[in-house]
Amino acid sequence: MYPQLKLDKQLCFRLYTAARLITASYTPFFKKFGITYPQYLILMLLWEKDNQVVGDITERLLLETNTVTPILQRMEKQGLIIRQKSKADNRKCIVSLTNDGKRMEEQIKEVPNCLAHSIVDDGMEIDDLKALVPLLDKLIGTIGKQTKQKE
Amino acid sequence: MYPQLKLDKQLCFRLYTAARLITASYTPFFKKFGITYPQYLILMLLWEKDNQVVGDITERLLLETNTVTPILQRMEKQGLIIRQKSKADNRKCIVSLTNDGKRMEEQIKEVPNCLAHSIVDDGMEIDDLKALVPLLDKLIGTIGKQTKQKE
DNA sequence: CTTTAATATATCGTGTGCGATATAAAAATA
DNA sequence: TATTTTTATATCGCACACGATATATTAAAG
Repeated sequence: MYPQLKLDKQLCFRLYTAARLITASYTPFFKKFGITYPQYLILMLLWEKDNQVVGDITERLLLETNTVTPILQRMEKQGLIIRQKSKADNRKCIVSLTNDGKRMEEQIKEVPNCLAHSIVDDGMEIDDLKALVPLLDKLIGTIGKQTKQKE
Repeated sequence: MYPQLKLDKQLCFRLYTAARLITASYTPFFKKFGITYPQYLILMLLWEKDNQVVGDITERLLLETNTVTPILQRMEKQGLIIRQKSKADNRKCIVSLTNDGKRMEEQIKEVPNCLAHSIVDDGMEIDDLKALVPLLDKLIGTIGKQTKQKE
């Protein structure tokens, strides 16, 4: 009836599906490390810069503590990170890599390139992948701006 | 260390974030109807064509029954749909809209346009939104192909 | 200095996603 | 027809997302 209610018209459904499928394509690579995609995101942040507080992580990932804290707890239980209260400000919680967490970087570093290649091999053109980046950044920036306005 | 492990380099993180943020921007509109985004997707399919079997829905949404069945059970409990076994093939489960489910179409039809306008108003250009569609379709098609190969 | 407000993180409940497995019915095969 | 295989859906367990709320600590105001 209403064309705007057709699934095939919806940008949102495409984003939802693309995100699910590409995350799923990471999963087999992570399986032998016993980590998940969101855990991988946090590890990447810590490989970039160790000893970050929870707030730094939630800010970069655009997630709330009610999502990140439980993930950090699982990662701590697995021995990938440790969490300790900041002495300067006892409210803050500093997240640090363990040696196990540090070692994983070396083993995982080829995964993103490997996946990109397999997508290109299966027919997606590199230029199209590259074209997505600024468009998604613009979209994320715009919606992020809306979210902040409402606060 | 490894540039491919920087968060800012990753297409996947952008898709993950964009999907989350845009879905979140739908949520306030759905709140007064008591539905969620995935439930909205299923309603759209049924508004397009009523009385579909579970398999039709999983195929269109690229989801498995282990995700869709619980959603359908919740929707049935809320009185939006009913589920009944097919007499022709007793394995199949036919999903049909209730009158409440049908009535919701009229009330929700403006939501997608409304959201698109608000994103454009906040600085995202229509051409950029339109440009995303074929790129995402290509990506989804490519990754979907990979997924099928492994079966 | 005490009270109040703001900040940082954690907890709880609900609804997905998804791997693994189970169940039941229909189709294919022996 | 009896047996095996395939198909369609459901169940179970775990890990997110996220709204709502709680707790503890620091900063600001009176």
